[in-house]
Amino acid sequence: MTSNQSLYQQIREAIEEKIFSGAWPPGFRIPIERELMEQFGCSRMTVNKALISLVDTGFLERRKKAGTFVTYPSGHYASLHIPDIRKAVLDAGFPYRYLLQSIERRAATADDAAALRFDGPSEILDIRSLHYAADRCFAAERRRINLAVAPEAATVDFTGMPPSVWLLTHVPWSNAEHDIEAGALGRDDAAAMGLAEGSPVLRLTRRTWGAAGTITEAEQLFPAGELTLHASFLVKVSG
Amino acid sequence: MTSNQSLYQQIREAIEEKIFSGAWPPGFRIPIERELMEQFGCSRMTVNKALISLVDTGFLERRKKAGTFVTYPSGHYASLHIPDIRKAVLDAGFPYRYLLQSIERRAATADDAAALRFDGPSEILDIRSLHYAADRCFAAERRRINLAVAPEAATVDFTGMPPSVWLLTHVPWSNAEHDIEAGALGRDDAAAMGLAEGSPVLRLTRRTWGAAGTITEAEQLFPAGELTLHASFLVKVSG
DNA sequence: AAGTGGTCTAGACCACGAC
DNA sequence: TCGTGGTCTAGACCACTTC
Repeated sequence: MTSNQSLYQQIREAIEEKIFSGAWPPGFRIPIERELMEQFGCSRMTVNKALISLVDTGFLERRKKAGTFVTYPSGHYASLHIPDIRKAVLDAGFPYRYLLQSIERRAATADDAAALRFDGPSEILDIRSLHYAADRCFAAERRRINLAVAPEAATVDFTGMPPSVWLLTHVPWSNAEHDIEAGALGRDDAAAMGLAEGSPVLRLTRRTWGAAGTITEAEQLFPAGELTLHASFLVKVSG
Repeated sequence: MTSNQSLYQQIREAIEEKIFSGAWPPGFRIPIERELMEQFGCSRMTVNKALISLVDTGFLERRKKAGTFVTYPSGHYASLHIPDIRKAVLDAGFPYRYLLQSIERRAATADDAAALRFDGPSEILDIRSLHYAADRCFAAERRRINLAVAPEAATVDFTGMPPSVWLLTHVPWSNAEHDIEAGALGRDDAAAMGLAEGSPVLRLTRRTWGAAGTITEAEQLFPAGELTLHASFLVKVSG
C-alpha cells in the first residue's frame, strides 16, 4: 500500500505511528540506528535520513552515546505563514488597490536606527502606504528602507508598486524577524484608514536582513477581522 | 580554512553566500550535483545533503531533468514561538496565578463540533479560566476538550492545574493549528477580565490533533500590550 | 572505555519530465 | 530520449558523552 513511497519515508511514517499512537511516549528511547536498520532491512544511511527528518520536525531528539528519544511535546514552535498583502486580498475575492501616502528620504534618526537595528550614520527612505480590499482599508503600512544597504531603492517610483514587491525582487535577503501584537489605532492612523480612533488592530512588524545588515523594517496594521494569521505545527517533510 | 563545521554545512553556506549576495539571483540555475561534487571534491551524497537542506528552507527548488534553481520569494514561512502562558508571565517578572472560572461537561453542540472540527455525537468538557500576572489579567482562556478522544480528562481536577498542562503531559498528540487575529473584547469577557468592553485583544486559537481526532480547542485572549508573538528563521516559499 | 550518533565514500539503479 | 535529481548500499572513521 505504501509501495510508491520511498523507503525512508515509510520508515519515518512507521516511527511517527509509534509516537502518535502513544506506543512510544515522550521520553521513550527508541531503538538505535543499527537495530532499526536490521528491522527494516536497509542500510544505516536510510534509517538515518528518516530519523534526521523526524528531528527536523521536532518529534525526536538525539544525544550521542545516550540515544534517540521521543520529545516532550511543547507546541512551542509552529510554522507561521506570512502572507503577501496583495495576495491575501485577492485570495479573499476582492480587488486589490495600493495607495502611496508619503515618501521621505532623510538622514537616519535615532528612532530609525533603533527600528532598523542599525548603527552608524545612514540615509533611509520612510514610506507610508495603504492597501485596500475593494474600497475597504485592509492594511496601513509604514516602512523604512536602509539606503546604505539598498541604495537603488532611492531611484524607484513607489507610486504604482508597493515597496515590498520591489524589495522582494530586487534585493537579496536571507532572514526576517516578525513581531505580532494587538493594539489600538492612534488618531493619525485612524484618520488615514477611515476608522475610529482606538479600533483594534493586528500589528505585524517585520525586519528583513541581508548579508550587509538590516535592509528594511515594516510595520503593518490590519483592522480586526481583516487578517487571520495561520500557523500549523507540522513543517514540510524533507523529501 | 579548516573549520569545525561538517562538509555539507560548508557547502550549504557556500551556496547560501551565492544566493544572499545576489551572485545567484532568483531563477538562476545552479550547477548540477555532479559538477558541485567535483568542485567541492566530495561525494554526490554530501552535495545532495546540502542541497536538500536548502530546498527544505525554501531557497532552492529542484526539478528533474531541468535542474536546481534559486527560488523566487513570494510569501514565506517563519518559525513562530508559541509561549506557555505561565512561562511568559514568569519571564516578564510577575508572579503567575491561575483561576478556574467554570467547568461544564455536556453533549457536544453544533458549535462545539464546529470548533473541534469533529463530527458525530460526543461529550465535551468546556473550561473557562483566567491567567494573571500579579493582579493584572494576562489572558482569558476558553477550552473545549473532546471526551471521545481524551475521556480521562473528565476525572481531572482543573482547579489547581491549567488544562493545557495536564493535556500536554497526558494525551499524545501529533499536530496543532493556530489562528492569530485581533479582536475587541465582548461584554462578558471584559467583565471577567476587569477591562473595558471593546478593548483590543490578541486572539490565539489553537486546535490540537491526535491519531483519533481533535483533542482540544483553546481560545486565548490577551489584552493588547500583554503579549508579543515573535517569529524568525525565515523559510521562503516560491510562487 | 565503549556505545551512539555524525558524517562521509564511491559507487549504483531508477523515475521523471524537458527536449 | 537521456539529463537530472531521487534514492539506496555496505561499508568506514570520527566525535562526543555517558558509563
